[in-house]
Amino acid sequence: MEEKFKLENQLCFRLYTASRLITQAYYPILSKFGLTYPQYLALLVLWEKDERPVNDIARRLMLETNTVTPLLKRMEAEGVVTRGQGKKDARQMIVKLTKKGRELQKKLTDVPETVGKAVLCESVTPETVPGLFGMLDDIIKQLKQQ
Amino acid sequence: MEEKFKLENQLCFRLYTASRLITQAYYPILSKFGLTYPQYLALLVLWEKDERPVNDIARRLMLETNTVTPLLKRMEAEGVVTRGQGKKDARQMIVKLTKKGRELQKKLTDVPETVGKAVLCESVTPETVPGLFGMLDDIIKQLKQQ
DNA sequence: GTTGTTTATATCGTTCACGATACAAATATA
DNA sequence: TATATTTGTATCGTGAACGATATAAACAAC
Repeated sequence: MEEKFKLENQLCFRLYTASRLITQAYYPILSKFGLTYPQYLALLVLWEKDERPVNDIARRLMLETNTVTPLLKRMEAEGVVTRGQGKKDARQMIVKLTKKGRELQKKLTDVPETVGKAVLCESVTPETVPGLFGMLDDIIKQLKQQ
Repeated sequence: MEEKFKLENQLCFRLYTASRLITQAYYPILSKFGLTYPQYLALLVLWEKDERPVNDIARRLMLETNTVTPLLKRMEAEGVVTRGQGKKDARQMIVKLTKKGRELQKKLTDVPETVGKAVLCESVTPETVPGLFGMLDDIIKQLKQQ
């Protein structure tokens, strides 16, 4: 078996597994509020700036609209957001937080810290995290422009 | 907007995005051979050691059998593996590479290097990758034991 | 203004992930 | 040897991701 094909030598497998496991770490908290992790991401984006077109949210999350549209529809069904046609541009679907959606921010106030703490370990500390962020950002930037 | 809720401060979002984008980088190559990225991972595991039960493959990939079973069935339908009842333990489903499955290794010989090169950038180099691997491994280990 | 192109969103089909659950074989216990 | 428990795999339902495609509004060129 060649080295290059070993699972231990794959960056992608590590990213894929780390991503899956950390996403799982969110679920015990998020599911109490009927949210999934991608829906939580959409909330982060909307808390940042409300009343955005679908396109805007998709771009921020680096996802396609065919992923984001059904996600937002499920959030609408849950009463977390409303979706209405844009006035300036009738093609745009403007997504807006409901009262419930805004109030979720207070209810989820402990989530970032809880998950943040769960990840801390020997080589991942407040000191080393910026370096990790930098590398991941570089990878994302590199892959985006291809 | 509080700092802790900003997308820029989320480790998970970075891992999620980096994982998605690097997985996408595999597709132009893998799709030529009718493979998806998770199927490629299953092949890596089988090339490492052939004739393994489903459970063994799932554990190696840190996935549940309810994810791996349908994946292997699709690979069986593609003629890449066979699945047969174990002799020692009739509950086990032994997965075995076909000739086509074994030969794919030669055909995909350039894949690890191609994808590896696509990721290289300022902060991710042969020198810094081991450090990144270490941090991701620590995160995975940390989250696994919770 | 008619025609052509771009843009914003949505629909459809396929493949993952994964919780919940089912079921039969294997093993342990009484 | 019956009965209970564990183990290995599979089934089902839901929610992503994403390529391909559709549709309508906006915009451009003529």
